[in-house]
Amino acid sequence: MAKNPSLEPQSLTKSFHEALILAALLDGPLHGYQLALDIEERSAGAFRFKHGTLYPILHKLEQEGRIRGTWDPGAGGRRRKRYAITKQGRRHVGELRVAWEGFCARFLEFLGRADA
Amino acid sequence: MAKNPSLEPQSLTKSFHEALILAALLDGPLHGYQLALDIEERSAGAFRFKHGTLYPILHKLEQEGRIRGTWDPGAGGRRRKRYAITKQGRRHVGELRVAWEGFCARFLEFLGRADA
DNA sequence: TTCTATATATCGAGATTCGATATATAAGCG
DNA sequence: CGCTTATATATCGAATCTCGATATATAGAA
Repeated sequence: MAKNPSLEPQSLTKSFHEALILAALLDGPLHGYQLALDIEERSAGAFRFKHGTLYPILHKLEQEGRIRGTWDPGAGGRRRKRYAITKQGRRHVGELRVAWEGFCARFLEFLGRADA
Repeated sequence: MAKNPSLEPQSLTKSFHEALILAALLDGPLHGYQLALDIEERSAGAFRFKHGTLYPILHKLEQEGRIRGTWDPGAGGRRRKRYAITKQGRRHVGELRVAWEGFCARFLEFLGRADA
């Protein structure tokens, strides 16, 4: 019943990371390593993922049903896991965007009015 | 030489909390308890401080010279510590605002273009 | 063959948030 | 006066999270 989705302070970074991953996957499936490169490139280097951070989050998102991972039957070769966003993940990233839009607007207003 | 101040992901919440406190003090000194009420009121309840979070941050900001705390010689009564923002703190909150403006713009754009 | 890039995974140190707890005074109320 | 609530500050510990380091393994380039 959360009519006005809000960000919990304690999880700002976590929510930021999740939104980044889910948003990147909206354009189509990617595997982890590629996803990190993609996010870095699309943000012109502003947003970067350490892989020690990335993989655990990927696993958690998969557990929660927001993404679905399938191992590439890649020519008997190097194993790669392809992650696709689920319907539930799509809904979630929409909620995250609304929450972040609200947060940013309110926070910047709070910071701005002080010396305006 | 950070020409383009950026937010470290690991400290999004920390930076958020610091900015909130420093911005609130730009209007004049407050003591801790009042500060928490003030921030909650000014943000219409959107931003709230748990005092288990507030006081340690206040101490750290004081150590770093961003705020100055002086004990109220309050009529022999209940001890209250009055916090005032320093020149360094003023500079810092300015930097934080620039960093957050950049972060919000880039992040919302990243989230937005996906389904646009 | 040797080195680098691709690709995934996990551990542990360090940091951070926050609920709980403690202490103490002021104020309101019957 | 005694009781309760609000004001006011402080710290501890559990739980969580990030990230550097480390491990493993293959593909491709030099």
